[in-house]
Amino acid sequence: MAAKPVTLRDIARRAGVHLSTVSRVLSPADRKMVSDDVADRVKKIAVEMGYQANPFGYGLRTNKSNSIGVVIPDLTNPVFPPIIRGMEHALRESGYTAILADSNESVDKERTIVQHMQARQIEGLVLASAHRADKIVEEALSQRLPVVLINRSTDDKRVLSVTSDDYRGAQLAVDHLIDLGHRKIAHLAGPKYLSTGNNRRKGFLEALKRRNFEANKKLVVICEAFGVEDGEKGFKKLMAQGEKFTAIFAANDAIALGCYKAMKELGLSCPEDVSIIGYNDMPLISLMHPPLSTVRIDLYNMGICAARTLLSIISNTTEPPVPIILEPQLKVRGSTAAIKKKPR
Amino acid sequence: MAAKPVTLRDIARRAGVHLSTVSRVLSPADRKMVSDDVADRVKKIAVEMGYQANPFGYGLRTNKSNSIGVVIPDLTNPVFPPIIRGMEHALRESGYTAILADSNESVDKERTIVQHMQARQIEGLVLASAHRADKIVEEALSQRLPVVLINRSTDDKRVLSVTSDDYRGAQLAVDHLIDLGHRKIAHLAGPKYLSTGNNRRKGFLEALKRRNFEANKKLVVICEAFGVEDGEKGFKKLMAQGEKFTAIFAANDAIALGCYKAMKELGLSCPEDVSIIGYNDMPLISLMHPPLSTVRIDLYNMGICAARTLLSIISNTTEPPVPIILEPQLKVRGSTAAIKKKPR
DNA sequence: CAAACTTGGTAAATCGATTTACATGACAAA
DNA sequence: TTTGTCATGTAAATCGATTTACCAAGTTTG
Repeated sequence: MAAKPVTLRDIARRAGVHLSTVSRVLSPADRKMVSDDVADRVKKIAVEMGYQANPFGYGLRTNKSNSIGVVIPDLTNPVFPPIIRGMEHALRESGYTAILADSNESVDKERTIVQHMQARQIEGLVLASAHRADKIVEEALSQRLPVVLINRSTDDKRVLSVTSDDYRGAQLAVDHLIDLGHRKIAHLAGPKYLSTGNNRRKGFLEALKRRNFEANKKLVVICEAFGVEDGEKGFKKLMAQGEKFTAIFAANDAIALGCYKAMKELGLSCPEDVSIIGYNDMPLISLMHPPLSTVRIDLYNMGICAARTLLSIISNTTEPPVPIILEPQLKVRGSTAAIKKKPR
Repeated sequence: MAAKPVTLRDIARRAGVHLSTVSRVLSPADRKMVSDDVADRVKKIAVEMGYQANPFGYGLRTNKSNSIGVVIPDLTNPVFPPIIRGMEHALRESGYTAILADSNESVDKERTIVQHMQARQIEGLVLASAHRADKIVEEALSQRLPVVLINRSTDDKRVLSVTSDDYRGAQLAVDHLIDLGHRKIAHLAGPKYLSTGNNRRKGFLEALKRRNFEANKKLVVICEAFGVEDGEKGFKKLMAQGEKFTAIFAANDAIALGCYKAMKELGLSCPEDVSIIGYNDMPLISLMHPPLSTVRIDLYNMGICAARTLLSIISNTTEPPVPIILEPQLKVRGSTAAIKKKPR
């Protein structure tokens, strides 16, 4: 059954015109070079025959692949799927395709991936894996490969990014905890070399100051990574210090989950003993016990914005795009409660 | 900086040989047509110049894209990311790339996606979205497009698939519940038109029979889909019937989570009032409260197997591959407990 | 010794598209 | 009448690879 694909030549033969005429009819830019009646006839035949341009021929001539690369540091982190969905949605609208890869938080692997993608002639790159100082981003830019960062940004602000307002988000979380009466608030921060980790930590400190509380440095523990086990370790470290606290702002939901796990192990309960608030509002997190209070960011929209930004750099028709900072939103659930007893 | 890419012609010029000689040196099949000393020199130059074959030229001539399509019904379902990772891993080894798309459980969207992928000259298709009677699979096969199904299979057993042994898995779950003393066991089944839903339901019935219990038909409720909300509805329906039960085998983890949600709403607790066991052992599920007992399947490995199977059809060198059925494994956690009081 | 193979390479066709250069006819202006 | 535009097409080059056809030596063989 496998009918062989229709080429421009086939259409030309059937329409009784030259192949290049067909090409013109079908490419919007050159459409006007051909009279309407011929164009209509050709178009009709093309549709009838089910013509679809061969991407190899097209790509060879134009050097356009209509595809972009997307690098995710950990696909099993539920934060990313909604972002990917959003990107896919926006890309599809423009006829672009995403080539997705999971770098497993490894810089080496990421480099390999990006090289491989470039060999595939991607027209741009979306990175959800950027460090604040990122060699790979630099390299890509020096090769004039359009790049958009997502969720995490670099210190070099010339690189376009779509992020949430991490300062603002941290402030929402802290204000919420303070309003509940908490005074000894700890922070399990993400790594300093990631913008998310760094900004939320700074936002945390600033938010305290703004409410005229001073931060207790011992209550800020920096986790090695953004995983559940990192949160677990972080919580235990916090406990081991003996410094009292009644609430925790976790740098992301996974770290918050780690706290849940550690607390269970230590026989503590949330929010009775400690209130916890996370960040991201990832899927299923509301089903945890207790349902996690968190700072929500619109992940799907983040994906859409990133894709659109990248496409706009690639097409280069509109004015140069600007970084996008999405507004986070407080999501109060069951893991944060008004302080009851005196701090442990 | 953007140095323009090296072509065969560039290498040929530098090596003082003809371009086609270079092509031969670089393609393993024709390598032997060239003397060793010339080959070595050419290879060295190719490496020095950082040659990477242009996929458009290659594809145009050979009709090979080195890419396959992967369709997922719902990327935000944590079951899929590990599978995707596994596939990616296996594909990378062979220089293949996955083009991923999320069909959102919509057949129409899936059709569009597959067409789009075919226009991109994919060499094969992995579908995680197959129905037991699946038009799209049929169409693909009639066009001689290699297809491998994952997780779900079709009734047409000529289609290759990588699945878990759903019968066996159901039996593991049921045996576990029976061993805990449960006699009134309900099943929240998945849709009949999906192999997973159907086989697990049949496995459930058979497992009961094997232990000489007869199934109470009212205790088998078929959910509309595999989502959390479907499980929630299913549980409520079960309760509304008034028929007593002390345990539930949920057709997947999401449905089990739906039960958690409904039970919380109704003021019931697990496992005290009802034991629940799920299926899949998806990421994070062990962190739920209580940690969900479930039937574990090796998702990562499933991805690897699917990719390898597809590649082997595509290369067509080895003997034709066979369907793979992975052995599931019982994972006992906190959501199942020995029966205590008399059934409600 | 000449015919027939091997060996190791070159030349050119090909894949399917875009795009530059050119040809033709119609019509207007000089 | 001649020249110049304009409108519409055609012809051919090109992108980067693979692959078929061929060629020139050198080696074997009848």
